[in-house]
Amino acid sequence: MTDAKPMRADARRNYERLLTEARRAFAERGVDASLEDVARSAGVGIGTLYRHFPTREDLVETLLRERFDTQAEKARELLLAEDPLKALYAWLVGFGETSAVYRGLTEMLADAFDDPESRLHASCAAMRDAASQLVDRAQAAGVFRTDVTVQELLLLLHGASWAGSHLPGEGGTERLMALVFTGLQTSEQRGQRAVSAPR
Amino acid sequence: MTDAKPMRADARRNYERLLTEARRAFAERGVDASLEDVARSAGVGIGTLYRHFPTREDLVETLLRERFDTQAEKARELLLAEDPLKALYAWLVGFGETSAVYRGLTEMLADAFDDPESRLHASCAAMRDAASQLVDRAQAAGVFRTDVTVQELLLLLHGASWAGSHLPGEGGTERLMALVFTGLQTSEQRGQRAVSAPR
DNA sequence: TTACTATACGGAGGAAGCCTCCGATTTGTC
DNA sequence: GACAAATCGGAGGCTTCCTCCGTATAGTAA
Repeated sequence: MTDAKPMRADARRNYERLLTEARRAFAERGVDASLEDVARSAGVGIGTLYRHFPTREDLVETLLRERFDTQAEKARELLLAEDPLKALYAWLVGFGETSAVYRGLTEMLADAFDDPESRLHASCAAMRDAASQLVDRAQAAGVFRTDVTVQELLLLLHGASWAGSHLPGEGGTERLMALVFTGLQTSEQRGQRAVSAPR
Repeated sequence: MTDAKPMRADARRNYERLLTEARRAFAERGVDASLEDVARSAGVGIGTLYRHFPTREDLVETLLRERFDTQAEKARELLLAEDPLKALYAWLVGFGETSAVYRGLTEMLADAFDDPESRLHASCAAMRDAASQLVDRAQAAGVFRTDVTVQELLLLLHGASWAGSHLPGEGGTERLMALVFTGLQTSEQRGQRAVSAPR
């Protein structure tokens, strides 16, 4: 919890530059972008990059941290929303967007889920825990299939988000996520389209 | 269509060895496995590998070709089955298995779908065409959502297959695929579980 | 068998990326 | 202004990618 000592001025400056360039590189090239390239663009030696971010995942995690925290916060808020089904879906949409920011991220996150050593693992677990209460509530309300675990749900929508990003044109992700989500509602609910109808 | 000249004996031998080792390497390490390593294991120079398979996709495509053909054939057979819904699902299960043989293949296939230049593109297109009639039939029978395109369906189940492979334990893929598929049936059909009930 | 040529082999080599290590530099402080 | 701790940066060892071309070999015809 303690943030240790404050960074030296040059360290802080380089840290920021690296994050900026990494964000750009990952957006353009996906999470497999060259780290040497990131360091170069940031006008910094490769050694400096590795000191600040010992692994690629450290870098990714730092970039996503804010989004992850936002998602966790959002889950807490949505727990107070009146419609459990809409609440869950609203949260999942945000989740899907986060999981699709960088090409290749989906795979990386899924791997992190299984690997407790991964720097991303804690964030993923936090995400799952944040979601679980929303899922529980929807299931308790009888509007969502009860034979689906949180992990399955997240992985599945993650997959739908990934699939959507490979569809030509815009809105593929939202569409496929809605399709899957609708299919996971209990039968009685389906006709009532709690989710904005796809297409 | 013509197979050109027969290969020279040594060429044929190396070709086979390369395929064998590639199959093993891709199974162990995923489609990103080192090609140098494949050549080494096959007891062949790296130049030989590249002559037979100019790109990684050429190699993957050759390995999958048989499965793809099998799937296309299966589609033709299933067109004669009496239950359109079960037929479609049966086909998709096979499709899911194929899309999950090697780690990382899902991404590669999805990219190939968008890229007409890719060696895998033709195979993917053939797959889609093979599936389309099965989908049409199920939709015409009123048991499957009509607002879903073949491409969306394939990509989505591809994603479900991918998601399932990241689930701990066995049977994740079948389970998630069944979950998605069930959700895409028309409401009337859902209660009747045309698909073996997940879990 | 021998000789010849189209075919195929194989690895050197340049480019790039990964990551580590440690001498050189800079910052903050007294 | 001087000193120690913190930080920098890139050389270097390793791996992989892919190309190019001199060398080796299979198949064939005499």
